[in-house]
Amino acid sequence: MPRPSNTDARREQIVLGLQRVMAERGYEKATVSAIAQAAGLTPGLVHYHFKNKQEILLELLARLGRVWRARAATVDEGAPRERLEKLINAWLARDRSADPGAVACWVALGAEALRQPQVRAPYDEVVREALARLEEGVELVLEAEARPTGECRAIAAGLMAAMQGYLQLGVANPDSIPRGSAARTVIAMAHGALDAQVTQPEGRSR
Amino acid sequence: MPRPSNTDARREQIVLGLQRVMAERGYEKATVSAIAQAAGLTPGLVHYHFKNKQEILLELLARLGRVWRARAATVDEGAPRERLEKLINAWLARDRSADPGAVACWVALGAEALRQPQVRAPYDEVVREALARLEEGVELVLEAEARPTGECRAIAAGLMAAMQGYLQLGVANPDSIPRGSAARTVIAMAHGALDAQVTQPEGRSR
Amino acid sequence: MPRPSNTDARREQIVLGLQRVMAERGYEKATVSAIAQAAGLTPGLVHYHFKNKQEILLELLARLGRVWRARAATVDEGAPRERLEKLINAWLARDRSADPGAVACWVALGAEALRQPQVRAPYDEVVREALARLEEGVELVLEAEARPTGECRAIAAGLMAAMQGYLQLGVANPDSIPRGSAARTVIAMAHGALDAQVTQPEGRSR
Amino acid sequence: MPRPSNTDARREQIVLGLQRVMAERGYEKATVSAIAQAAGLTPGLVHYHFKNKQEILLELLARLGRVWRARAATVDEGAPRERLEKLINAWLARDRSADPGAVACWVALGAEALRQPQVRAPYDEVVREALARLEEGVELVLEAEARPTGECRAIAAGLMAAMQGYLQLGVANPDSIPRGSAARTVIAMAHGALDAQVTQPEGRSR
DNA sequence: GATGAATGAGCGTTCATTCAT
DNA sequence: AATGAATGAACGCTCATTCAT
Repeated sequence: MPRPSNTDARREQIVLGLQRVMAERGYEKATVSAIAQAAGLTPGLVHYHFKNKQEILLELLARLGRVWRARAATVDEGAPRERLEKLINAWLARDRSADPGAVACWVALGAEALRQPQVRAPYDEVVREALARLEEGVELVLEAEARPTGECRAIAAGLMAAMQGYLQLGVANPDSIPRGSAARTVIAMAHGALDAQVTQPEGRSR
Repeated sequence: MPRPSNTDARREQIVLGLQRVMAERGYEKATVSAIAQAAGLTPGLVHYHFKNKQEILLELLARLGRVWRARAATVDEGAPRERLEKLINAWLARDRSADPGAVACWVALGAEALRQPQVRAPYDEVVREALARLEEGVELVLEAEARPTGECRAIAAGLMAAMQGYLQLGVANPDSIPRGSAARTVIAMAHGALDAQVTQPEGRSR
Repeated sequence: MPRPSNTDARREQIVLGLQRVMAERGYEKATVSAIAQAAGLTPGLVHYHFKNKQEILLELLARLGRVWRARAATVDEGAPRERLEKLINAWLARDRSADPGAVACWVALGAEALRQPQVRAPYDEVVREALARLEEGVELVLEAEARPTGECRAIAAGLMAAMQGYLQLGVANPDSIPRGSAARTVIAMAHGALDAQVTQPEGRSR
Repeated sequence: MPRPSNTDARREQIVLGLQRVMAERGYEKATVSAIAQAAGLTPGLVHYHFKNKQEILLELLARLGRVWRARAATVDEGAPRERLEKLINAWLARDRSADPGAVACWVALGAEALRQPQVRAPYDEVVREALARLEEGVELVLEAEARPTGECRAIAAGLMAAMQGYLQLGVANPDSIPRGSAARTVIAMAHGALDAQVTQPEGRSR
């Protein structure tokens, strides 16, 4: 007559505990005790449900990946430029489900991915996937408008960089961003970069 | 006949030690021992020259700030759009003096600034200064071309975000950025955002 | 089915460990390692049960305070002079429960109280309480014998000083005190000081 | 052509530096740096003039011993009871040469003597000498008054204890001592204890 | 499943002491 | 005589992890 397993619920609790603590202290200072406390549990129990601290981080990363993916999945119709705009909005919209903590966490995760190879791999995976969707969106526009597509990877990377940069800037220096301008500005920059793709004999494509 | 002071040289050594270690392990894992070892010194000596670990970080931050500032200071002539391009190049050029480590460090510092108020203040100062120069550059262009300047802060923030994002992306996922495309793409996005500033009765200024 | 808590017992163990070590080395040299070893525990565990080293000291101080208080509480009957004698005996009797270590510790605590405000407060509290009881005892005698009570605070302070001094002398130079003479001598001095309180026109009350 | 030696002056400076620092921090926290700073010197120089930290302490102790001895030496005339009073005054007078720091230092030294055998020996020596003079003074009184001298060692110890206790109480709880009452009260207690020495068949000598 | 006591490695920091100059 | 850089051994403390209950 074993107790009914509640592992899934507990793991969820713990992951959210890490998210909360990590958002305000970073990963290194998110002690197992603090995570447990934020989750309303005890430290020992954390290690009953997770092999170690890193595993919690990996699950949090997977979770955030799923969130971004779900958002991006809603973007699948409309005119090419419109779709690209929606994709950008999906990353930068501060209005929706996004805990404020989730964004801070994502930024912190970026820093952590630099150091821990095991974190880096899945983090890269999310970034790569986002990049791929952006590139696809960019390519679609360029093809639809009969423009050269040679820069489409570079443009996608530029948009990704701008979005990641906005997330970080928003966490670190929120005052520096005029309210509500983030998505709008990235979209403006996107259009500008797309419009610059014209077939030129002398071939200068900025 | 005292031994001649070598404090300045030692402090420099130690700061560079932190830069090296921090670039590959992050601040938390850059133990004083590791810093000392990287500098070819003993841990005790590190604390002889610095009050504590954070003070080394602050000196490193000040150092990086000086580097960016020096680069930006070289940009002071040319046509408005050209000056803005140079400003962007000053942040993103990977070719010059920039240790590879310095960029990784700057990214890690951004994460650290989120947690330590004493780091945040000078970090913000550098970012604010860069933003101010960008805004000034953007405004100059818009005025020279008789365009509305209402979005110039938003555009500056967008460029800053893109540049910071490129630094991070470059450290974390270098393969995702087509070689040499970073500055070029930000410049393209900048021109696009600038060109979008037109006086329109129906007023859509992206 | 958690493991039953043994915190109280462990804290007791640790406090006694400090008492033992401190009695022979003083507080500064009572390292957490040494305390743990004296208690048969590991250093980590000490910090599991106490926030820091000072907290152990405070608990030890509270403990000693309780001991003195309990001793003094037994003195509550008899003729006034007799009660005062008993009070003195309560401080100076070496025969009873007093670990030899407890006295040495009390002396060391006196030195520590001078430097650490957080120790000073509760230490002073114990001293003040003892002084109050002495003063009360002295006043009772003087009133019962229709003597002037103006000097009763001074006499109480003198007795307190003598008792504290005996404790210290006993720890530092035990040979200088004829065996068993401490309480007896303080009592003799008390009687002398009390007898000196007489109403005199020319009013010199030594 | 060596530099003229200034060792004696320097040692004096350093010892006084220790006295100042020790009075307010205790011996353990009187770092060599702090001592040097208080003396207006550098840490290295301290070790040039003293083999180690303990040696400074020993010299300070010797110094204080000389001060007490000098004071006691002035007491050499008058009636027996008067001489005893003067002896007590020599220890407790707060008015004269006594730095406030010297008393605090003496108290701290008492604590240190408990732990360091090398300090204990000379400390004991001072205490023993003071005791001897007190005993001599007490004996003189008792003999002059044809009282039994059996208790003279105990009385001397009692006076010593009271005086030491007053010093400590004065440093730790100055408010508990009515202003100016210390010497007066010890003198009263002394007279009381002396008066109690009477030849009694039933032999109760308190 | 759950608790919290227990461990041990490692951290930042302090400091008496030494030594080249 | 004097300086202050340099060392190395400790110290108090933190924390991920283990484990008996």
